Amino acid sequence: MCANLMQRLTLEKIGELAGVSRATVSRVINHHPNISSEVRERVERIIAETGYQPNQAARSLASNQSNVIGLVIPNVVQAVFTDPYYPRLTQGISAACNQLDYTLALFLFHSPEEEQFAVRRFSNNSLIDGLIITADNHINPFIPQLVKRNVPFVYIGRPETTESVTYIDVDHIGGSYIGTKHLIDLGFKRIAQLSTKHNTAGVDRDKGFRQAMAEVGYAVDEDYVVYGDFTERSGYEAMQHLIPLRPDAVFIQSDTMALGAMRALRDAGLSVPDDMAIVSFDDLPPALLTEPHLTTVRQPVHDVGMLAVETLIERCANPGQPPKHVVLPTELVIRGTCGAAN
Amino acid sequence: MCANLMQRLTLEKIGELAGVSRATVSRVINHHPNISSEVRERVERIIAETGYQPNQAARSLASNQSNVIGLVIPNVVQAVFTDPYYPRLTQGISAACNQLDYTLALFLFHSPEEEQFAVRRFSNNSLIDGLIITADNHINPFIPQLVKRNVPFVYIGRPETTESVTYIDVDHIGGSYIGTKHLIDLGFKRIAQLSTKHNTAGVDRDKGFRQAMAEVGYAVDEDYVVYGDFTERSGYEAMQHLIPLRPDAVFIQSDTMALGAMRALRDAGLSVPDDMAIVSFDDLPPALLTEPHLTTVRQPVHDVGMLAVETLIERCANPGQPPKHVVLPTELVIRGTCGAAN
DNA sequence: TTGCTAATTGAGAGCGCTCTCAACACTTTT
DNA sequence: AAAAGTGTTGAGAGCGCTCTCAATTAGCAA
Repeated sequence: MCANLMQRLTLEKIGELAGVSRATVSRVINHHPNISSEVRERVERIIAETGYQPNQAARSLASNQSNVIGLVIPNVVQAVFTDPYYPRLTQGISAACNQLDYTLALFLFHSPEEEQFAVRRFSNNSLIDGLIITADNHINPFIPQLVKRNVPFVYIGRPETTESVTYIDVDHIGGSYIGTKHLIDLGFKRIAQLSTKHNTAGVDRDKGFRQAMAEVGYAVDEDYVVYGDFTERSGYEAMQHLIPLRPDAVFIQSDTMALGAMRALRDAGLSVPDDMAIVSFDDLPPALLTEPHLTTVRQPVHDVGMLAVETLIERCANPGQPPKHVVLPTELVIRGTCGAAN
Repeated sequence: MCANLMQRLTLEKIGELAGVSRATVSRVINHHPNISSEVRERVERIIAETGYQPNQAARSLASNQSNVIGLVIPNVVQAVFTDPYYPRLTQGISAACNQLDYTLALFLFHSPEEEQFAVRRFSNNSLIDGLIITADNHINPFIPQLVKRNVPFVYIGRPETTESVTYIDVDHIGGSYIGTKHLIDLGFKRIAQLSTKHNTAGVDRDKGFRQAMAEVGYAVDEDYVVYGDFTERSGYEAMQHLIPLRPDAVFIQSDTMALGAMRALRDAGLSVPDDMAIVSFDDLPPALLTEPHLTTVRQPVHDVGMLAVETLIERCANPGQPPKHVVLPTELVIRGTCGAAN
């Protein structure tokens, strides 16, 4: 029997074939209790034989839930290409969706107009049960609008106003604290930082760096703090500014920027860690692309994604709940660039 | 009026407010002809004032079309992280979806079981109108199953069996031909290749290289052909094998591998293009990360994504159509690594 | 005026599912 | 043996939309 000639299967038809009512088939599919095992098996057999798949649209309409969640990534143009962070995050989110039998809708926005247009579609629409938002920087009007329109969402990172927003973040402050502390403990004195001002993660990492420095009474010379924007190129350029000052170590806020920084050092004929030690942040694949490999603060990007999905689904099920804030710990991964191996 | 207290808006209610029937409101929303402009304006005003959004689930159920398309990326684990190709492609696809008012569902699979499980959900499901498939390598059982289950799809790349499959591909053969030809024209004699066997793109690029070489009567010494797997690391290692043979130029099948290859050359104290000229393939962001920048064959990844969406939507509208095959042209981008600038 | 066509609108029947409610068949309790 | 409880099933009313079909009105020629 050819698929295209085959008439569409419905609950009704499956019921007919199994000699039960539509309602009973529905119960079997949704794993309701109180079905005689005899009937359950019969129905399940028919379903398996026919390859029946319930119609999602009808399900959504009747139950007012779609089992689809959206992932929103604004300002892609910059971010997605320069850093392996987003692919990694997306993978974690996707894995959790597959596991929990949810479908992932991806929304990449390239302009404020697209954002504006999309936000309307998210409400009262029944396409999307909820959203995972990754807004890499500062205030965007998205969040308040979602709150107003009552769209359940989980924010990845630390939002401007933490009240009333559920978010999953990584302990950036603690992470850069242990990264910097590691350099201090190794005896380095003139410790620079390759920082960024582009998002709250950057701001927090800066804070952790200063905390560690302050704790041991090292003054932070602002000339020793240079800024990039998470790209390889910006790391390269920032390091070029740093080289003449001859710090003996530098804490770099991302692996990708560390890649660029090491390129600059190599071009200047300097060796890592002998001429300058490096600790960076992320532990994404690029960390293994340098020689020696990067000593870096691992952030659990994959776990953040998984957790975001789980949290979102939970919130969709219990809309009344107070906002939840999760901050995941980081971990120092010691490799070659800090000189600790010597 | 608070959003959560606000009663759900329906066509019926909008009709009531505008003093027309549900059917008329539906007509206005779907831009049917034969609506008096007076009624149209009145209805549109009410819709704008109330912020009404049609319920997608009900729409899908009634019209049997969801305006959602799926993007399938198997074997993510490897591919997504090592190459900026997928993010770029995804961006193109997303842009087209936004423009055409479609929603993009992302399916990343990590295991054959997940694939198998998902393929069932795609059929007779009404969640997905059609699929864009990126299968980076060889035969997978996915395609025949989709054909059998009558799910409209567009394949990105060149599938094993081109019959009955609509695909969008890039002219890999022609691209590597012009890339190689460029090296030949510049007078290089001992031209090596950093190739891959991982997918049809690799096989095709290999073919183009050999075509160009054969055309001018250069024999291809198989020692001069080394293989990688599209990763930076594999480019590094492959180049290490090549260096002792001292070719004067090398055609490299991807920018990412070229990145690794240039790292190997630098570590060996060799300079590009003086000691070895390089032409690569892709023209993705990494092409500008090397010094000098990569001379490379640009493939229109973004356009492939856009075109895939348009083609898919067209096929969904006309299911009877014969399969369509599109092969997009490439373009040589001359920068520093080929030595042509000197 | 009458008759005809064309434009505009409404009524109503689904789309395939979920979920409540009632019915029925058994047990168990009194 | 009657009453009450428990487990299992079916009937039927929606969910909010689309789309066909018929009704109404308007426009125009005869």
